[in-house]
Amino acid sequence: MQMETGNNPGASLIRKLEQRDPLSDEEKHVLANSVARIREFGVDEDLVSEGERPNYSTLLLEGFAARYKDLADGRRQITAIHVPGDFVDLHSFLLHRMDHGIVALTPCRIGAVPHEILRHITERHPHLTRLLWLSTLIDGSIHRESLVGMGRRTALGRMAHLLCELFLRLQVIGQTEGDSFRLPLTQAELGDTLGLSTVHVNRIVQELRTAGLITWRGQVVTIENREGLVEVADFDPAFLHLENEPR
Amino acid sequence: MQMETGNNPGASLIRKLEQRDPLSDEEKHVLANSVARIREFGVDEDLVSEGERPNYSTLLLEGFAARYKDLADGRRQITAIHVPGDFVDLHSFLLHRMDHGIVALTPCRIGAVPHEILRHITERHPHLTRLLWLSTLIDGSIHRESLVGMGRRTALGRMAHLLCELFLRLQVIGQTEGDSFRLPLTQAELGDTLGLSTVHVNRIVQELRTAGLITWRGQVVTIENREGLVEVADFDPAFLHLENEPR
DNA sequence: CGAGGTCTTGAAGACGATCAACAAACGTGG
DNA sequence: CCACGTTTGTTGATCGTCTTCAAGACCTCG
Repeated sequence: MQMETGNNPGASLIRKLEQRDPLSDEEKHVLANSVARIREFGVDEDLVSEGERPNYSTLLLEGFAARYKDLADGRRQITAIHVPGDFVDLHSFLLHRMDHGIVALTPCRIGAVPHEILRHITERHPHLTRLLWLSTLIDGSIHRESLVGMGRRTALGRMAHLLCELFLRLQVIGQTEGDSFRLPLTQAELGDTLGLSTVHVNRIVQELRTAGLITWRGQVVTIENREGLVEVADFDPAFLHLENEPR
Repeated sequence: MQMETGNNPGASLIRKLEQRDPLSDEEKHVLANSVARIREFGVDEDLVSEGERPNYSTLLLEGFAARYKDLADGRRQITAIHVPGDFVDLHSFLLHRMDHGIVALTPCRIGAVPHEILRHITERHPHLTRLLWLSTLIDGSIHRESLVGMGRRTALGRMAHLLCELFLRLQVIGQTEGDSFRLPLTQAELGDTLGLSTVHVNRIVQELRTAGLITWRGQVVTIENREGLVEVADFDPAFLHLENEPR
């Protein structure tokens, strides 16, 4: 279940943006040339650390990454899971200081896009600017949906919701196979994402399994009963804003 | 504890943006002229409803408003509380379809900024565009901090954190008086915000009171022990990105 | 002055955390 | 290729935070 991200480092981002609104050849060209440098990170390495003021933004080309905040007592909360094509810290372009870290959940390949180039895009390419802005707005929309889950859904609903969401997001970038996808997160990481203990994540996963909603072997999750999972999750994909429309 | 928002409808937004980066006279002029129409809403009215596709964005001029999502079973989750100067659905400019509603928590006065004008700004005023983008990024940053609270903080910590956050945000727009501010939310609304039951909100508020951290008479909250509250909240204002820097 | 909304209090129960221990899987070096 | 150590997954028991249900006090505003 490996996919070709294409030779062009910007390919996955272009694909993701074009899902929402077609790009002109010129815009594609600008994006394709925006990656100044490719870097690789190993598991548990920070792509960017809290407190940094990077002068480039990080485009995730391959692998899974997570935004997280550490608490005073050593626990942590993952606030977002990122997949290839996600511009994981585009916000540092304007926010400057990272108020959270971004860690590699699997080995990651990233493209560094200098803020200078992003600034140039905002000066010269308004439509492309709107699409990059859009991509941060979708991040925000996902945050809001997570907030609903954390505040009002049970552990079971939250887990089911996350699986539905990741399935769709991975489908967009061609990283699903039928009803299956690779989910290389440990149960501890899922707990940090959903605000649950590792033990409880384990029990919830088993509940989803015995309910016949999913199978989960190794790192491969298969959705066995889509409708059932959607119902448990109370899942509505509207928050992903997958529609293709002029922006 | 009333404040003058100035005669200019864009004044509170200009003030909020200038907090982060100075605006040119031309930019201020553009913003001041961006409000096409002023509207008033009563308590519990939707400024914007889920499912709508507004052709303008809503700038909150006066009053408190909340973004919320309703669940299938009738409960709701408030994902953000908004105060004057907040561009409450700037994201609808690019997201188009509202995937959540925005409700007036108090009587509200709003300015409607046509998407057409926002588009014009993105075409002609790159720096102003970046500042508007920034304002949505700060929304996202606040969402992430809320996520940390919902996932990992106790009810007491969450409540304390919310009070610290609102104090600072209200201070920026001149709506605090010493250590006091008006907080016109019911305990039920606070519960919907923090993911708690009304009953528990009540108990937590009393705990903060008896600990001598705050007083809360009528709708006026006074922080009696700033350090203590910050400690209980584990509060770090970095996520508000209040620094003034070139963007 | 009355009525509905808001706040407050008590009691019982549920969901998920914590603690502890063990099993299984993985990866690394010999 | 196997041995071993470490990480990840699994299970059980107990505990605590927060929910739910219920009822009464307060208060605000027509």
